[in-house]
Amino acid sequence: MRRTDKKQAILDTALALFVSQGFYATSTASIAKQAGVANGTLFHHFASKDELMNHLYLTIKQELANAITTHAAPCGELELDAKNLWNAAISWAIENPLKQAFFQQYSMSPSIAAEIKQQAMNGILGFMGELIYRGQKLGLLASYPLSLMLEGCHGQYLAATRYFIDHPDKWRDETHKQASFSIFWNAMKA
Amino acid sequence: MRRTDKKQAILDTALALFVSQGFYATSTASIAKQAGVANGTLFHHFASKDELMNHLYLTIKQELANAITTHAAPCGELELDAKNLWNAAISWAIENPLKQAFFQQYSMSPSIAAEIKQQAMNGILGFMGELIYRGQKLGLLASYPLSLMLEGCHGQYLAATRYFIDHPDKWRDETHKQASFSIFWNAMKA
Amino acid sequence: MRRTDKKQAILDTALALFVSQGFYATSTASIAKQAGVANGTLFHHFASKDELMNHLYLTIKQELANAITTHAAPCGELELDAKNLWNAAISWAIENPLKQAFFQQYSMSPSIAAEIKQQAMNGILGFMGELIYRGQKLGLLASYPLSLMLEGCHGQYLAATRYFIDHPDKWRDETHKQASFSIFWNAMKA
Amino acid sequence: MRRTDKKQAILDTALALFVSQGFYATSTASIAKQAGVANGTLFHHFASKDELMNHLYLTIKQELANAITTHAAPCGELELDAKNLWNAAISWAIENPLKQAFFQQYSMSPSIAAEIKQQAMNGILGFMGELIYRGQKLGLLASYPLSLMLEGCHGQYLAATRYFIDHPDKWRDETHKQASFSIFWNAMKA
DNA sequence: AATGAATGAGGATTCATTCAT
DNA sequence: CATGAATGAATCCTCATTCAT
Repeated sequence: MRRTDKKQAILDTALALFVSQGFYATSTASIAKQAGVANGTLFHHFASKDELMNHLYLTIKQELANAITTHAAPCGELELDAKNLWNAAISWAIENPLKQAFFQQYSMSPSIAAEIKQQAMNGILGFMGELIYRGQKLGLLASYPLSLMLEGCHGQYLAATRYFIDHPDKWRDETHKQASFSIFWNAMKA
Repeated sequence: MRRTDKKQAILDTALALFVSQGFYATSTASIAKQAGVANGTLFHHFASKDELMNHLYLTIKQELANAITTHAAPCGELELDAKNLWNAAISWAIENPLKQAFFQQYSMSPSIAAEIKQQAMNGILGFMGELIYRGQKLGLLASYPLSLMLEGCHGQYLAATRYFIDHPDKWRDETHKQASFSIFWNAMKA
Repeated sequence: MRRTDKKQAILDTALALFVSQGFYATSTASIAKQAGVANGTLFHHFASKDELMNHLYLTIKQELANAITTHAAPCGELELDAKNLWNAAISWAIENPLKQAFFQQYSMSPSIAAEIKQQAMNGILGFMGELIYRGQKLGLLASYPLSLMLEGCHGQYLAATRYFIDHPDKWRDETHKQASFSIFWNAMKA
Repeated sequence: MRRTDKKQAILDTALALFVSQGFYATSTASIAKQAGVANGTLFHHFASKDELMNHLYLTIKQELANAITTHAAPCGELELDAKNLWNAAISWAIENPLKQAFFQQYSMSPSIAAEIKQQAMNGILGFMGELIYRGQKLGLLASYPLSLMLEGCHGQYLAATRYFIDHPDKWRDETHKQASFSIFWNAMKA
């Protein structure tokens, strides 16, 4: 087993257990045991259980950001850009149900410090803010306060993924796919 | 101090602490202490910490439901009904920021058993489900799957209250008030 | 077993174990076990291992102070007062070898916070300082700085008790008793 | 960096940390880190944390012995010999406050095995024992038991250095210097 | 109903030490 | 010589819950 493998094993196991049992119901000992490493090894790589959680959160948010920027290169046409972005984000969630469930549970939970969430928000949803700003400049999107709209987007995203995770087959149905985007888009349209 | 006063003190304190520190970070001992009662008294009124939490959750959800039915009697005109419902719900949230924050945190958290959440959900979203169903029948609302739309509504509601709690003065501004409803309504419009 | 008995059992056991094994080598679990109480009971009475230690230190220092003030009422004649004080202090140490050993080990150790030591020093050795001050005023004691002389007294006391604990029979021998006082007194004499 | 440099860095750092934080509160990891060496390097040079401590103790005691024999060659006149010895010992302590503090803390502590302390004690107090023996033979010193007097000397030494470390300027003041010796000497005088 | 001392299982974290590189 | 990842036993402390008063 290579060295980075142990760290990764800890992260993978922690993700699975945090999602299935919750942060507080998951002991660091159980993570270590299921990851096949010694108890102390977890603390060799992460200073505390909280730091492990934060690392997980930031890493996964970054993964989502990468998935989006990779699969949804902006073409300039606003609504198309938004749709590609939306589809990429939801696709990622469906392909990574564990990570999606992780966000679902911890996006609003106090298990992750507010500053960590803020940090992720700014870094990741940066392009979303930009897209909205552009849309408002062009008069295509409603001129509501930016942070209200961002909160709305985030909420819509969580709601939509919750739905599609519960009904995975619907995502392959073009009608439903389109429906979810329409709800998202109409909410913001001018 | 009347006998129900102690029970109420426990509930009030628990609400405040659960919101500010989280469920797991709040010990029953700290609730008792801050409520000014003995350690064991808490367990006279509630069989367990979980039961206290559930009681809190159901009680508060009921309060919200009451606030809505009181202030938003349906008149038949769909959009007006929806707007009244929306305003009543958000007003309640702003007048009860602690309880609103409580929902924000615990609506998706594993600290409350799924069945309890389901139970509460049905009571509140009953209104909404009915309204959507009616709107679809009339061709005023988009014919997306009901549960997708309900998820969307819930997400919008949480997002909007999050925003107005952070910017309480905006709720007194008719423009922003209208904006939040438009986002909500346009998302569903046919 | 009465309630205060458990707290006392913990204190007694802690004293014995701290002396025989040292502070760090003594686990809170072993104290609880040997005291016949549950693990958590220790922390019900003392917030932490450190607080237990401090409580022990201050309590015992107070006991010594009580023993001295009880058995050595000042008569006004300086050297006689000093001798009575010295004898009372050493007698106490010999009658309480465990507590004496405790001071021997922890008077200079970092296991007890400096402020706690200071607090004890001021409260307990107060009358010693007064006696020295009086002696200097009368021209009977050397006019060295007070804190130098107090340090000296403390050192002499620890040294003498160390000797008499190792040779308990010598304390009953009037010659040695007198000798120890002479060393102590001559050191300070004008 | 020469090879002995790392060993020395470890010793220097250990001394500083043991004094400022205590033996048990200082982890081997923190020593290594602050010394700028790897975790395992410490254990290349010292088989265990205890061995490192013993090494430190014996080395420093030897240094003190060397300082005394170098600066205080006996001339035959008893009081002068004693004064030279006293001055040399205190001077060394003042010039090496860290090492002095180290003795202060660990001379009585269980962190160092009794046999190690005994071993060191003999080396240093050998001078003193001889001097006292000689003084008693000549009738210049009181005929108290030797070990009582040695304990007294040790106590005086620790007390005096404690004082002068806290008030370093006083050591340059001839009056105080003389005072400290007088306390020491009068205690033993016939 | 109210109390608060007592419980003991459980959990996060530390740390001296080892060993393969 | 030097490294630093890995270990796992040991430890302090927390906390929901019970029960005699």
